[in-house]
Amino acid sequence: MTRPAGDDAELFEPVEKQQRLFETVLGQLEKLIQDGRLTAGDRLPSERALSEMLHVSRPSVREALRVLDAMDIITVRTGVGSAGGTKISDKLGPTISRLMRLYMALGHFDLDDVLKTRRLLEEEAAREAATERTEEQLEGMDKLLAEMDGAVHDRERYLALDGKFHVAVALASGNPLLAHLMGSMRDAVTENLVKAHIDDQQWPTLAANAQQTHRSLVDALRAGDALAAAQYVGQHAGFYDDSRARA
Amino acid sequence: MTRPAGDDAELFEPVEKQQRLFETVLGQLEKLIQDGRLTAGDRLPSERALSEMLHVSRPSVREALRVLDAMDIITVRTGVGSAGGTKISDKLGPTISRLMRLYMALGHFDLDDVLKTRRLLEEEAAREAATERTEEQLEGMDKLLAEMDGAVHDRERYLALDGKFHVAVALASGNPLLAHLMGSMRDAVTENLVKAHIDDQQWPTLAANAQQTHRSLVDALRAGDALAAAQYVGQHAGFYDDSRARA
DNA sequence: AGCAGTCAGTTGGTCTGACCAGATAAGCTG
DNA sequence: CAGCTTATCTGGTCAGACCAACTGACTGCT
Repeated sequence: MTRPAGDDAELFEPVEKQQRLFETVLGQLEKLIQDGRLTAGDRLPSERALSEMLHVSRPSVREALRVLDAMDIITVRTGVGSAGGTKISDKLGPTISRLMRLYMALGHFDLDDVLKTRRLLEEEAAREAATERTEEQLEGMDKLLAEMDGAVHDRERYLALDGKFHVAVALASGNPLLAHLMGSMRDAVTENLVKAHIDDQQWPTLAANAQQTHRSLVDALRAGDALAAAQYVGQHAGFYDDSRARA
Repeated sequence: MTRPAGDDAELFEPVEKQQRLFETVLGQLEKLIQDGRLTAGDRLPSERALSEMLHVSRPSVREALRVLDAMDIITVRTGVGSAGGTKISDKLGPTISRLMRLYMALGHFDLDDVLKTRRLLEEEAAREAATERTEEQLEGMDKLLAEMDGAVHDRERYLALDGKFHVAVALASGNPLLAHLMGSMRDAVTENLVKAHIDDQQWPTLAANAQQTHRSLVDALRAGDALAAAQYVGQHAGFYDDSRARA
């Protein structure tokens, strides 16, 4: 291509691609995980052993581990034996939620985008859940709702349970990714919304209304009515949106 | 509540909440970002200065910075002056895509979940784009398609452009979050799919078909036909799914 | 005056070696 | 054999040093 400089303004991009040592270490670890040679529960060699094997210093190893640690890919504990050392984690963590919050703060995404996207995910999850949910899951939701009934007076506690309930619904879709993304966005915006824009006066009423919608939602799921389920979720989400708009 | 141990098996959870020094540092930095006291482009104090201000050693500061670095929250460069030092990044990075890949490898999500969720996001983005897209964005898509026409023989290059095209469509929705999530999932699975399960024999045909669908999609967007746009996206996604099923 | 070359100073990148704290397992002692 | 002690392993943290990248001011030449 002899074509001269185009319109893209991206013909030249800064080179700066010198790989730092910790990045190399991190890359090796990530590759081992992606290739399945390190799976959930496996124990990693000690930092000292790794630094010897890789011919880098312990701080370089530590910086790589720190990154995986922060992403909830590994769990790190002092001490020897079965409990100590560094292991591949077998649980999801709040990384995505943290990322969302920071990205929002940095202006990459705005609140409306997150709300809309969460709603999309949550409605889809509800639709799927209407056909995929198990009896146990429905019972779990009932129990959560009962617990929430007794917590309408305690806002913090109610909100925590509310989050759990919605995640439970999303998990009933059989798609953990959908549930996790939805939950992450929910976490990322909850404090911005309810905690900030609803005063204690209107809270009891709103909580009561929410409980009613929650019950209708579970009913729809039990009946296998995907359309109604999605509708209740949308209505519920609208409640939060309105509370924000009113502020 | 005097209720005895319930069915939750989560009544007691491991405490292990001793905060490490780097976590404290990280927490402070995250708080500054979330509170908007550090915004895109701002320069952070040097590692040495930070370690002095916070009364922790430089390695502790570095570990905290490393985490933000890995999340593409900050960019780090050696040297002094306007280009050097540590700054809050003003661009999104591939963090979510990396996370997706690792979470998939660890069994938290499976390929089907990611494909389904990506499709959901992409269809919604297309729907929105049908009404929100600008003329410039449509022209950008046209240009990308033309470039792709000339790259059907070069699989790597075509796939890169293909990714760009789909992200461009999603961005036209006006919801950057939707676009970013979609792109991240796309990146996370592309190599698993196309690169692994399509041989060079069938490639040219598939690429030609894809181009046709791409053009129909842009036509639908130009016409403002949200339904058709979503349909073409779904059809396109199905093409990848099928290629996997056939393997 | 203008310019090129040089050098000092700052920043992150990396290493070494050390010590602490948590946690287990081996070993000693009564 | 029970129970305490100790060795030893783990990560957590630190201090201090040197290198490499980079800028900006200084210097000296033209």
